[in-house]
Amino acid sequence: MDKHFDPNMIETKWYQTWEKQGYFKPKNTDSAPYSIMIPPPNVTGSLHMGHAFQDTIMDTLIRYHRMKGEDTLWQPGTDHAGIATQMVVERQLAAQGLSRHDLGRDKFIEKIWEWKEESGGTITKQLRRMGASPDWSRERFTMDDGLSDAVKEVFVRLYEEDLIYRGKRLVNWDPVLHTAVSDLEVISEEEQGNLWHMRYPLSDGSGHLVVATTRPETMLGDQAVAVHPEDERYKNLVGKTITLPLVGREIPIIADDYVDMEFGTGCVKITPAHDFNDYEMGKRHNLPMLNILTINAAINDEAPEKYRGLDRYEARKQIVADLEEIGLMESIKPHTLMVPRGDRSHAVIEPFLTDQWYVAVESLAKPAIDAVKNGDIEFVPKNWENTYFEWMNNIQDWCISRQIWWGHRIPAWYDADGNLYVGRSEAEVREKHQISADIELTQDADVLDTWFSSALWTFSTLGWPDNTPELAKFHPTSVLVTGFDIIFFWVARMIMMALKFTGEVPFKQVYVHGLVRDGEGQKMSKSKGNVLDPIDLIDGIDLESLVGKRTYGMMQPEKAAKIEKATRKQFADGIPAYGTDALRFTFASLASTGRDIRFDLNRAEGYRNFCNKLWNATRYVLMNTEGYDTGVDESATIELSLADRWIVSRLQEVESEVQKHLDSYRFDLAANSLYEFTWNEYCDWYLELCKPVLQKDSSEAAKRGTRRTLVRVLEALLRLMHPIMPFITEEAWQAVAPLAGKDGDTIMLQPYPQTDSSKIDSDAMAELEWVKQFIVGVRKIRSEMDIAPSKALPVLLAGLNDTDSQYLQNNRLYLSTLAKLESIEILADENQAPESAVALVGEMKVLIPMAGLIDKEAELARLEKEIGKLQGEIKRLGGKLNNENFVAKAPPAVVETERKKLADSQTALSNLEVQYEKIRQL
RNA sequence: GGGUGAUUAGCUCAGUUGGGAGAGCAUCGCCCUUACAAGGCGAGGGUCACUGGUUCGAGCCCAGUAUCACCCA
Repeated sequence: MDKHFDPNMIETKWYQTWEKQGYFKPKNTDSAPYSIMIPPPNVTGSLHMGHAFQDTIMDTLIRYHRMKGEDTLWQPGTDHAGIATQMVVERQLAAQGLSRHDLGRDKFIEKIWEWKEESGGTITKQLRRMGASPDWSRERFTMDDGLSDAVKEVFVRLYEEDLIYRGKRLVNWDPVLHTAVSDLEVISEEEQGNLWHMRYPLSDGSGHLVVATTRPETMLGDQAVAVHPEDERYKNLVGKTITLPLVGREIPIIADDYVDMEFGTGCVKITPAHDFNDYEMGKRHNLPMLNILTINAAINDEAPEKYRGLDRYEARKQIVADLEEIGLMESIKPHTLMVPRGDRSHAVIEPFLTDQWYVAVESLAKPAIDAVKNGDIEFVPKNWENTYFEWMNNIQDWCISRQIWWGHRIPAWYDADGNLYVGRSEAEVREKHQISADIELTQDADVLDTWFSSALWTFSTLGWPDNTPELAKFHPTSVLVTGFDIIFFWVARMIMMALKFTGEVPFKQVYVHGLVRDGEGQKMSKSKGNVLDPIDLIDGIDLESLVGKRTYGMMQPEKAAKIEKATRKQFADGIPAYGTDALRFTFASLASTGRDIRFDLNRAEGYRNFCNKLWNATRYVLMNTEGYDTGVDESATIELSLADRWIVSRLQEVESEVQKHLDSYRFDLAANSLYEFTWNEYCDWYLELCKPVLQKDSSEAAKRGTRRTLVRVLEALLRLMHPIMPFITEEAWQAVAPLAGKDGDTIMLQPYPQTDSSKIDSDAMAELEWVKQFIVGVRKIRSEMDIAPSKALPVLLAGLNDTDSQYLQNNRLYLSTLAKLESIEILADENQAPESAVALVGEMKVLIPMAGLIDKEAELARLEKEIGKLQGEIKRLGGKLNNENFVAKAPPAVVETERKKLADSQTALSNLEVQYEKIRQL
């Protein structure tokens, strides 16, 4: 084995073996099912840090439960990401000077399929690099036939129950993509604009009203001016009319208590077809809905001729100029407003009156709320349930139609008279409605929102609407692992749909994790140029390639220079290869309960070092066990050392800790336990304690016992770590397992280690604690007194009780090796001790003669520090115990511990004080 | 405006029935000791945002304040 761990050498090899052997598939046994559906990534996308993080968690869970013997299914797949994918292909066409209309619908969709074939494998390949173990043979895509059938089925059934309807509504219109988008796909952010105050003359010539607006061009569609019914300033004007400037339309002044008297002038222009609030008010007052925009957000033919065809912003300029010219522009004031933009196109969204398809969600929402209330579904961490309830209680009907071409076409047909027929296919529609073949039917041009098909994901992937054995076994799934950002988009909708169509919840738990951000807490995005590619962290990347990647194909090329500079500064040497296991361990260790996960490369480096540590520990164990008797033959006599009994005890404890943390989704704590045990106990103490046994002439039984413990603890530890770090544990396990008497083709399918409490030896743990204290005491003196590590020291002991004597007798070998001692002598009479530095182990004194080694002043300083610490402690404890209330009211056990601590500190203090005095007098 | 979360060492973060303030990284000192210098052995470093309350006892529970972040309107 190499001196340094080289992840690249083992990852591909093991992944291919696992996949080829079919280890990822469910075993179809009678054991309890455990299933997770992957949140389907965009089929043509690539793996980002969020995916990598999420997939690490899912894979850890799956591997853990698989090892626990459950029948596990991790269902992989991708979605078709309607708008995003269509945009990519449209951009490709645009590069050739073509639009999708040049190709026509069928040809364009063909192009998208081609693109899907070309790039669709990227993300699944990357998932494999992460070590993910889903059942690839069951991979699904939302546009597959089966899933498309499920979509049609759901649509038709909802329609037949009047839960899907078609209607002309005001929607969020993306004038660039030419489609409606749902509320959730609109991002509103503060931007600088103006508040235009415009004078609207009263028709009777008796004056004018002033209305304020952030979008002057919408005045072309105004149908009223509204005031608050109790607003004394305008009360008498209600019922009169004004004449709309530039247009000439006479429109009423109405009263509505929606109007905020404080805002602007207290008069609001009402444009029902171009503002959501106005739309509601328009309905209340039966105002006409006049649409004045085209699908490009230019002015349409409903407006005066002068403005027709102008883009909305040109029209704005013109209208403002025209109003100024006729003296009707009262003022223009800078104003910060919320501007809605499409999350894909970043175009300013216009409220726009169109025919759309909706799901009436109210009746679906109720059972979905109840399922969480009554505990059928549990959010982890629990507080996300509030977010869920908040949204579900105020849920709006869901606009599911999109005016794009890529997606599930709405299964609705129209005849020449505009009659609407919904069915699973044209044939079904014809048959059901007795429409003869010579009557032409045209299918609705719209497609469904991608989330519509994603909402069916937990059951459509298992074969629904057919009653498949997989559906019976693996639905409801065990847990959904997802980010909080899609609780509304996806989680809530899945719950509604699964309850409606399977009568079951889609998952029993929802583990909500945080969002991965960069080291500064900034969201990672291409436009910020702070994106890290998980694969680059695995393989490493040189600076030039990284700069190239971050600045290539930018939407805003002007930012490239800045990004390049920042990148060169932050990654002067590029990014080293950390390997998959280290990356996964990093993700696990960052998976605490917070909402932001700052990804710090230093953490990855630390865990890369951890992998190296594990690698070298394994190397050491193998060097000392391969070719030797490791006690595989149970009949051979063995002798277990103190260290053996101790490490076995600690292993049992760690096993339960790790399981507890995995069961409660605290991957950070699980990772911590593993790190701590591996490095600080197994490596730092146990391996060191083994050395004297293996190297000195101990009995064969003792050596056998130690070798056996070495390999068995390591073997169990590898299994314990496997769910988080699959590759290195597999590689090491292959070599270690036979020595530990285990056989099997892969660590993946070995049982997960279970605590055996009969193996916890508390006497051994106490004794080893004594040994450690002894050794650490000597090391501290050595280090603080600047004594060379190579210098063997003589020590003298005084004040031993029976236990100390016993422990000493048992552990001389450990002490002299690990503390590097020349000799250990017990003083019959402490007063005979030469001037020495002292360390305390309980009440026993460990004395290191100063002669020639230790400086008097240095030792005094050291003692002073120790004494100071003890004095502080004694003061604190004394104060507490002198408080009558504490003694009277605190639990007796607590009082007792505090008393004991005080007594121990006092003993230690007086010992040190005596020692200090002695040295001072030298 | 409503809601949620955060505030603990220089940095990133743990701290789970209220009873010793911790880890990793960074810093400092010594050491190439035959698994590992991607290492070993030690050390320093915190008014737990602030104010008040409950309690024998508060980083933790309660109320309020400040700052920041996110979600919704």
